[in-house]
Amino acid sequence: MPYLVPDYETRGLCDLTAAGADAYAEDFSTEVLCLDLIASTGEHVIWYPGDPVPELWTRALADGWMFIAHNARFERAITRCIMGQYGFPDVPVTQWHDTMARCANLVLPMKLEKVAEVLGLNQRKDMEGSRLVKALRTPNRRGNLPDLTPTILHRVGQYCTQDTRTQLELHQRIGWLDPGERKVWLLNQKMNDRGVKLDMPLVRNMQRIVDEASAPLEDRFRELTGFNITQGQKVKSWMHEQGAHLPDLQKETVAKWLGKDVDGEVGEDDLFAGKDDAQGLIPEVREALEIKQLIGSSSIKKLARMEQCVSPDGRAHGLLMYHGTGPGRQAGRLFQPHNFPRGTLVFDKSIKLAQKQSMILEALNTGDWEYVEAVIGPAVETVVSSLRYCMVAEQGHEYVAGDFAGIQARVVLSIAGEYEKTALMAAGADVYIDMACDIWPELPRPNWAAGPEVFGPQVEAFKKAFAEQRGTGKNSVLGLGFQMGGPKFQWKYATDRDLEFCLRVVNTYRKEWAPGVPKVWYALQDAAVAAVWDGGVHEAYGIEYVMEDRWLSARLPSGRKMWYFDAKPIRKAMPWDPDDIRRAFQYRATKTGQLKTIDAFGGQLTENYVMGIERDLMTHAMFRCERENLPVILDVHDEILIEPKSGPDNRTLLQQIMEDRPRWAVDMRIPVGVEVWSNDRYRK
DNA sequence: GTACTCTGCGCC
DNA sequence: AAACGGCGCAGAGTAC
Repeated sequence: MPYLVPDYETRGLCDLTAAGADAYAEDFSTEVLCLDLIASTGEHVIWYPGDPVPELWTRALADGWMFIAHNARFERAITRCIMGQYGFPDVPVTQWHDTMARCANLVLPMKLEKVAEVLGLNQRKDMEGSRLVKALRTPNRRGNLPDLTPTILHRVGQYCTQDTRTQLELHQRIGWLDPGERKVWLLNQKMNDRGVKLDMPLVRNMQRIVDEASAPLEDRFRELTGFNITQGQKVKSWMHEQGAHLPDLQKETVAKWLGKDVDGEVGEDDLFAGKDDAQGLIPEVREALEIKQLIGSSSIKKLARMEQCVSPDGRAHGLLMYHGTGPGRQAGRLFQPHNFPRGTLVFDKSIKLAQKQSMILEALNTGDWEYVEAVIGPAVETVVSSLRYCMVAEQGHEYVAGDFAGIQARVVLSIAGEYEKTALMAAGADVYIDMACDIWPELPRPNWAAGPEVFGPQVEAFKKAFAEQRGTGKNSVLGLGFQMGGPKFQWKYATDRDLEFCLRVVNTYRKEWAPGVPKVWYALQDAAVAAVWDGGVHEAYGIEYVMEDRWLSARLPSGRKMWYFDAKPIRKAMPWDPDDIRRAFQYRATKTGQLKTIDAFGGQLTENYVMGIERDLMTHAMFRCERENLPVILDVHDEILIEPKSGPDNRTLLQQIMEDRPRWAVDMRIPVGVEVWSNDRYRK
């Protein structure tokens, strides 16, 4: 079957990157400059506004050709919102294919010019034309866009044609998504099409509260330090001059120097090493730090972003990127629904969750920051803690969410065959306490074998008496599964402990608590290195590595593949002995927009494997939700959010769906536990 | 101005 | 015997 590559050039007053393709295409000012069509048959048409609908478009549509674009969401949005007025029939999502999605799937750079360069394509993006189109989008001093003369339009058309040629060659080089991944991409499009309803009056009231409450504090901060609160480096230097030698201005550091813990509670004893430092703070530094703590959160920027990207239908679309990470998780875009702060507001325990929510919302909806401070708490903190409430279910619908409890630890332990530990987790035992008891044998280990009636109270007592030790156990279980060593553990979780202690914790995890896990690291590393070196198929612990073209592929138990681009054999000295040279491999992946060479190692391969499995469990459950008529609108790595019609059975149904494992997960003996809640708004 | 890098922040 | 988790966005700083 032939296919068609369409590409639009457009311009408008709306900021495309800020608003996203959907809101941009819906904006009144957005106009199409031209449309270039290249077909796999060799046919080529360039269309300008006013021309009749090209016969190629209608024929391709009618004959069921695929429409292929790089970031098809943009072409889909423009076609739907603007081209109708020129008589173009819309193209159903099932007839679109996205080369950018295939790039994401293969972990290639996603910018067209980058990927063309990396793959050594003959066709390249026309960078001069790109700059011209950018200039055409920039208003002059009077706020008008440049005139479109026939000469300029012709040049735009040339640029556009070069883009379609490049996209065509790119597609010919990288091919289609596998059928399974195509289904995932279609689900991604469906979720982005649905979008998320935003409570815009609330967003605006929150914005007003933030603006009015922060302005005096920002002024005061400038008065104290001479700098804006956002000028981290300069503020840090100023503090050093004042004798306060903070290593950085991170939230936790600031809290420690103020002698408080991160939740704002004053520390009771010497748990916090920074407490002594706090004694020496001069009042100006102390006040500046307190202001930083009050209004330093950047999450409130989500409010402005919501305002920019909300569509006329009251919903934000295009929040999720298909396969945004190596192992295939979706990535959050625009206002980033994946990192909403969890609330920090502490209420009296007698106040129920729903009551707390309505009290907060009522206060925020006054838009009056002083009122919020009078009845709830610090205004900006209240807003930050309530950002999730901006996402709200449609009238007559509700939000139901389910998350896989402790899934990462369960998966890594299942892979390693540590079934005693997974059985503990499945039985509801607190494995963080279990780990703590391995680190400190003198602690009272709850009697797991005796059942929840017995160990339940023991767990509660333990949490009260040994909260810090349980915290260390938790960090160990969650952090040490992927080869983190003593120094890193100390730096990340235990700066107030000595290295010897941290090495002991690491050793306890590797030798006593989960001795099967290190074996997985070494086996995966050996298998992957062998695959890169000899080109054969090498399997370990249910994952199968083999070179395909320039990629090392890793076949997961679900049958899906993860890809490592440009995998190359290298020889490497071991960190403990420069003379011990061994076979290893490296690959390339994009980090913050740059292609970086990465040395593979067992812990990381294991982590990728675990995340890959989690992702497959998630998509399995999301497909089931769709089949059961539970519309999925968001997923956050181990959490699924649906927006069904309100009803008494939604929670049970979602829980059943998520707990119903695919065959391969049953075979791997991965225990799955799901916690669900429902509410009219998003929350944690 | 524009592109890029770095740090910080928040989540999983 | 054995190390580096992932992501996007905002803002500042730097180089051109």
